[in-house]
Amino acid sequence: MVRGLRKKIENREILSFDDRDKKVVQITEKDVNNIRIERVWRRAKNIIFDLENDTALIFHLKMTGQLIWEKCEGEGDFCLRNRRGGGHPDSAWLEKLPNKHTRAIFYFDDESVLYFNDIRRFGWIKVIQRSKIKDQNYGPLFNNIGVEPLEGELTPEYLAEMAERFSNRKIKQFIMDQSIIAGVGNIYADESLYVAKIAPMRLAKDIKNSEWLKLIKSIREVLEQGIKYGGSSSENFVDAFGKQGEAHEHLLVYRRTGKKCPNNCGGVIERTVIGGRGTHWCPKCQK
DNA sequence: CTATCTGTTCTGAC
DNA sequence: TGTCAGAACAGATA
Repeated sequence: MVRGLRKKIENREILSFDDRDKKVVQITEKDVNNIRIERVWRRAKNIIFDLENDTALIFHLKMTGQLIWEKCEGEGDFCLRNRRGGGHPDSAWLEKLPNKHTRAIFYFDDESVLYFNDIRRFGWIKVIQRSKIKDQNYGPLFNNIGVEPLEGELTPEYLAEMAERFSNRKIKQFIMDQSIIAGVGNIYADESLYVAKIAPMRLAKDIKNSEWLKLIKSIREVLEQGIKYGGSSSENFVDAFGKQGEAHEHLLVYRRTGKKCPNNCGGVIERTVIGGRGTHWCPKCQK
């Protein structure tokens, strides 16, 4: 999402802004009007727009948030072809915006528009002082966020050490803890444990060094896959005018309860609950 | 109709 | 300090 948005809105000036939900939208017009976006980036699941002054906008999409950018260019007001963005994959991508779940709208100086939609209203937009997030751990706002999985900081040694500290944790809860690894959510936790052939209810402290190595590789693999099919495919998703064909088509175990294990091990995908979250796995090949 | 689920994370009680 | 249930909220599905 960030990679796609960056190309479209970096260096654009925000001309005006609509607030459609005071709970979700915790910024005002004067935080954004007539201010240029300098940089679009991400830390864990926070999306950050650095503005040209000393502030930044922080977005969190939680479960059902979406950021959809569009530019109509003379196509009238029903212009689905030129959309970018990401988040919750529902029919809003194929429909006219704004809709009833649109919580904020940004209007840019090139006549493009950015919609922040969120069905459940868990998501939010805040403004902060940039100087507070510049330093080491990106400041107090992000001070409890762990290592980025796609960077070198994620090592078997680091994970083994953390696993000692949280000795009661199951491996699935462990890799989903944002203060340990940043950005692995419920889907990619199930997927990466499946690829690494590790049962989700195992205790983190019992994971062996060779398994940590495999798990790190698997986490990176499923995230890259998600970026490939989910991140950039919101464009395809819209262009195709069909509802299918996104990252979820490539999932191996998530929400595939009762289906044959794609490994052809003869096992059947089971669902259980770990840490309050639905967990999908193959009891035959995940040990 | 009821019950259960959800691409998340914070809080307060123990 | 670590763990756990519950909460915030709206809708889809069985």
